[in-house]
Amino acid sequence: MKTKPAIPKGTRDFMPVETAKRNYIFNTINDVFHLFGFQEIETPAMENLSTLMGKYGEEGDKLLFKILNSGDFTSKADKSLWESGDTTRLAAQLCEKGLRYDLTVPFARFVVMHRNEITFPFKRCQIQPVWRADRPQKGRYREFYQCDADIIGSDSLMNETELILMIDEVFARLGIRVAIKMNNRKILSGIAETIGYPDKLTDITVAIDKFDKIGLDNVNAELSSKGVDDNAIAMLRPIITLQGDNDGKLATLRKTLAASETGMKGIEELETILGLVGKDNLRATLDIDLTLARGLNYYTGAIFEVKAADVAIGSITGGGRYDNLTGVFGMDGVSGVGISFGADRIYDVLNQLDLYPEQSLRTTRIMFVNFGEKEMKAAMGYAAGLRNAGISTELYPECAKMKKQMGYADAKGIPFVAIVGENELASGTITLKDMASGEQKQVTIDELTEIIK
RNA sequence: GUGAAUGUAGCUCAGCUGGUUAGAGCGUCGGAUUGUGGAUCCGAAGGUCGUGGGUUCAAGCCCCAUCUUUCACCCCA
Repeated sequence: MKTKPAIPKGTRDFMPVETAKRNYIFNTINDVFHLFGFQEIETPAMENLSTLMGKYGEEGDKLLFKILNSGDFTSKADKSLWESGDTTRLAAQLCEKGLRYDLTVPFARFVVMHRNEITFPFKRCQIQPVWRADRPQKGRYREFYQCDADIIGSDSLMNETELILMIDEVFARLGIRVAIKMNNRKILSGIAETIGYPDKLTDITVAIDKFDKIGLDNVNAELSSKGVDDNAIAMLRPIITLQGDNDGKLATLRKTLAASETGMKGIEELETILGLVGKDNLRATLDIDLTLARGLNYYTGAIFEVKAADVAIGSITGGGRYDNLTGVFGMDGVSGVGISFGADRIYDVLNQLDLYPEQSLRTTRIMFVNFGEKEMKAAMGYAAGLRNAGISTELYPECAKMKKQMGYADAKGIPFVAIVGENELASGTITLKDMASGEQKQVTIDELTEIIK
């Protein structure tokens, strides 16, 4: 039976050119990670559901891909659950594994499991795919890559600072103009405290996070529907609409949140980080944005988000400090801070701006035309030498018409073609054709190597 | 998860109020006196009109279901 070829919703194939472009992004990010002293690790695509569940909030649990147990999985399940339609509990009995939703939670699990083999502070980076059962949209896929860097086991705000410098370096190398936004969960807590709703922190942050998108009136409406009274909403207003430079914002906040110890701590942290980063050390802009909340509820301190200045596509990088993520795995008192580059969105941005350097897309440098067995032998000898010199070389595998062989080189974007036929064999030379200009000349193998390398 | 739009050759799309063998451009493959690509000309292949039902003498076009993609919400990279 023939099946129509298809891939699951929200997943993609990548052609050679696309893969080359993506690798350019991964390599750039990875290079910068290493430059700042991060070491790469890998973790499995699947984790135990017990590791994943409950770490991303209720929404997150729904978006987890679950893996059906193998073997006779029905015998262990409680049949009455089928009838009751309690899918959550039924799923728990049918599945014990799930695909990872991000790289941070598996990393926390990794740290706890390997705590005796790790020297702290531990700086790790990780570039791997993650999966979310979200409904796909533009810039939103069910399988996508995250490029994470985290520092765990250090409270120092130097770490936040280094991450900001690293974000700046990555986007400078990629040539993308970005705006880095920073906030602090402690400030958000302080705000909730100050207006008298410390228990409604999540509702408040979710609402003010939308300020950019839906405007003040709608934010207020949402707050109101969540049970926040008008007086509190009025108090919130000057905070979320706060304008001006970072110093000004901090000064205002200091006055507003004076009564909240947590809030003051958050302000202090932001101030320290800004001071360490310095005024003119970034190519990106770095602004305090009090409406930045970020959904992931494990963040406890500084939070960051990066937006491209020239393309509208949601955030392309995000991160923050999480004080006790390893606590749920039985290891308390370890603080971490990390960022995650969204490679797939960066890819979309780079495509729109067409910012790939020519050499990142380079493939085969030179191709030898095939004229038959005798000529190929000679070409193989030349090719071996070129490859030794690190030049990517290929031989056309069949003695096809020259037109076809040239067409192949052209389609593949190979810049040089070497012709070794009867005449060249006799004289011990090679005819080298520059595909861009169309010029060709007789050269020796040494001259050829010199020209194309 | 909620609401909406979309689906015709590999790609981008035509296809009138339902009416004979469903078209174009690009791409692919082959050719234009056998050692030369990207231009031009000639020719060919390629579609169970997303899938499954239904209405009709007749369906690419109408109805229902389902899947895909896209958009908004939710949430997020």
